[in-house]
Parts: sequence; structure tokens; C-alpha cells
Amino acid sequence: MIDIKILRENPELVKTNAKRRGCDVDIDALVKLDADYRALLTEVEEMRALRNKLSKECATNPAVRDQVKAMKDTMAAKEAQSVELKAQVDAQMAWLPNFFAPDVPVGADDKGNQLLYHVGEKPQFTFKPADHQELFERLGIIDTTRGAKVAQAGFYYWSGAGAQLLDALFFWTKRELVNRGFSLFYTPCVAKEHTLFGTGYLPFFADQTYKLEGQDLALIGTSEQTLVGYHGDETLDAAKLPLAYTAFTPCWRTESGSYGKATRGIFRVHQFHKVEQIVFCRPEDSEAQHIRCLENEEHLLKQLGLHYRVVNVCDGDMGAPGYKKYDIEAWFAGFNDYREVTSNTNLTDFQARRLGIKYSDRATGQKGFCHTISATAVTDRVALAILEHYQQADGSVVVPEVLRPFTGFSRILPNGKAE
RNA sequence: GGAGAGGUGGCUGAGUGGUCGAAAGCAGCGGUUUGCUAAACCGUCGUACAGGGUAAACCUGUACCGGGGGUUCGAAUCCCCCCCUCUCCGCCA
Repeated sequence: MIDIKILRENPELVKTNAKRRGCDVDIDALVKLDADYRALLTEVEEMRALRNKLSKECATNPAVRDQVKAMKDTMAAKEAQSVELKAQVDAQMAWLPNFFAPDVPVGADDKGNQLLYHVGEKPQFTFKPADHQELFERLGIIDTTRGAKVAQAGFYYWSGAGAQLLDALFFWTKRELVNRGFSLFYTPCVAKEHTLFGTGYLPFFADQTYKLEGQDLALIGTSEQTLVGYHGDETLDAAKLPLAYTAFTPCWRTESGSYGKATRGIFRVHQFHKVEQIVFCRPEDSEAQHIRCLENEEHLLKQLGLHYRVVNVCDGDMGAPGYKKYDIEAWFAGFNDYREVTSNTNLTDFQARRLGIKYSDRATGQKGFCHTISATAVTDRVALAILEHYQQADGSVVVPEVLRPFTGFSRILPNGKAE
């Protein structure tokens, strides 16, 4: 949610931004709606003030009772009308996107993203590297057929050495983040509509959500929803900021409308697994915290020995809540291309306004809405990148050094066994 | 799933129709005292929205005692529905 005062004082700014983000809310109409609402609100409040004043006289002078009674119907009608107008304003405000950082590139889609830099080198192979789908089949560590049998296409099993590799990756990642000042959480894997709205997933990505029948609950699309929602309707002590949280959860997404996109392997699926980074901070600190999360992501990928590039995501590729976003695209040897493995967004006060997450500085008296940063640490995709990066001529896959203490093995053999 | 109890300001906790935005205590904040700390004493201390004011201070109004609806001139207080929390029993990872 943006500050409605900006809409009132500078509608052109909002209009330009809405246009750039493909938002079709009629800004002029909204400004007028809001003005109408406030005029009516003033009227209603004046009537109430009069009513309250006269009511006090009723105790000593019963005669004014009839006068107040006569006001009731008009008052009720105007009250109802103002509630209705407010609801309309709120409904439109909910669709207004966040503003962009000044350095967000212009572009239609991910092709417009600005390449910032590469890290590491592409691995060299003496053979044609397999993509992860081929590797699964060879190693028998992922099973999409049974995933579809038991659940649906888009679900899958990791098993044996593959599951152990994934386990090691997630455990190691959480440990690294804790060492870097993050508090570890286990969160609910469902959340109510208000939480999804507050984090900006509703109304913008409504069709991506798995809803639970007959309940005000949905499967989470990311632990961002439950971790940011954690501090909803709270005022945080500025002296304790920034707060950095991490959690591992499954993430569910219907991916409706994305059929046919990256269907090979398990790159785009209905359920994946993620270690997340969430930061709550003061507004002036969010740029630095955004970088902090990016550095964490890079630290992890560097330790894993993966080759990747960092991009500054363009306007056309960014969701409505985002102010600025860095994606990291790892090299997938089998795909022979870079693919997104992590995503790191500065949401400024967009979520905090919707959820009511404020900060208060006792020393200076400064108050306001927090800024939130939401960044991937690792997901299944990182494990896929590992598989493609570390495949050997003999069909085995070498485990990155840092994960070996957690896997207990250093190589996954072509038969799926580990040694 | 069955039975009961309860939801009031940051916390504890009074308050059953107007004088209640709400007693008191604690915490917080400002001050006095003190060599320092502690204690004591005095003062202060909710949020949101709208309007005014210099986008500060501040002033005015409205709303808020879990949420929604109702009764009434007037509701924290009476009535209805819902949500949540706690306790006991049952079941169970």
C-alpha cells in the first residue's frame, strides 16, 4: 500500500507510476472518490458531534430527545454511504503498486534486466553435460512420475542421496544465516487472507494460491508471508532494528497460466522448498539491508562453488509490491544457460503499511512504518544447479566441499548410491 | 469432539446505561533529591482518521474496551452472531 497522502498531493506521480507498472486503476477517479469520502466523513462527524452534544442534554432535558430522534435516519444513511465510499477507496488503493527505485531499468520482461556482474567461471566439461532431468533419471534421486501419481504433475519426490544432499544444503544454509545474525524460525505453512493481502500476494497473485476449502486459510507461497506477518499490527522498538529472520518451509504455487514454461525437470513446480531471509528495518537502512541479503546469497553460492550472475531486475519483470529487486541467476550447465535461483526484493514500506508494522524510536521520537526486505537464501533450484555443475564424466555428481560434513558423503554415484 | 471460564490501554487490573478514553498499580518518559547507583517524591504518558495550524509544537472533532450487528436520545456496560485464548475430559503426531 502506498501512502494515500502521496495520491492526494501528487496524483501525477502516482499516475505515471501506475502506467509504468501496467496498473489500470483510474487515478483521477480515485482522487475524486477519496475527496468525496472525506467531505462526507466531515459531514458525518459533524452530525455525530451534534448528536453527542444533544444526548448529554437529554439527561436533564428530555425534550431534546425528539430532536435527536429526528436526526437518526439521515445520520444512518450518511454513515452507511461514507462506509461504502471508504470501502471503494480501500479496494482501489489495494491495487496500487509500489514505487520504483530510481535505478530500476526499463524493460518489458526479464530480457530487460540489467546485468550487474558475473562471479566465478563456467565449469568446463569433456563431455556434453546433462541437464538435471537426465541426472535424476540416471541417479534415481528425484521422482516426478510418482509425484504425479500420488499428488499431481508438478509435485515430486527427492529420495536417497538426493534427499540427503538437499537436507545438507538447507541445514548448512540455515546455519550460515544464523552465523550472520539471522534468527531461525519454524512457521505455519498456512496463512489467512489478511496475511496474504498484507504481504502483497493478494490481490496481485490471487490465482497462484492454493486455498483450503471452507476455511480462511491458504497454503503459503513462501515463508515471507508468515515471517513478515509475524510482526503485523506491532510497533517495533527502533533500537532493536534491524531484525533478521530466516525459516525453511515448503512453498506452494498453483503456477496457473505458466503451463509450458520451463516444464523440463523440476525447475517450475507446484511445491518447492526454501530457506528465506526476511529483514525488518528503518527506512533509511533498507538499501543497506537489501545489499546485506544479496551478500548473503552470494556468500552461499560462492561457498558452494557455483558460477552465477547478478541482475538488477527491470520494471517489467518486477511484481507490484517491489521497489527494487536483485535476482541471482546460476549457471545451469545442462541447460547451457543462466537460470534464476534467488530473488531479493526491497519492498520499502509497502508490506508494512498493509500489515501495520511500525517502528518507534524512544530516543528521537521518530516513528513510522518499517521497511521489509524479502530474499531467497536457497531453494531446490540451488540443488539442481549443484547437480548440473558438479556432474562428472563417469555420470557421478561430486558434492560441494562445504556440504560434505552434512551429507556424510562426497559423491553421488550413477546408481544413486553415495560414497 | 465434549464441558466450563474468559477477552478492557505496553503489562496487571477496576469498571453493569450518561459525570468513562476509561480508576489504580507496574513499566516508560521528564524532573527533584543523591558523590554514583538504588530508593523516595512530583509531573507526564494510548492509537487511528478528518479538519485547522508552518508537512514542527499544538488545537478541534470523530472513532476505538476481541470482531460484526441490534436495542437506546446515549453502550466498555443490555441483547444476538462470530472469532480467539485458557482449563478439564476424550482422541492423537
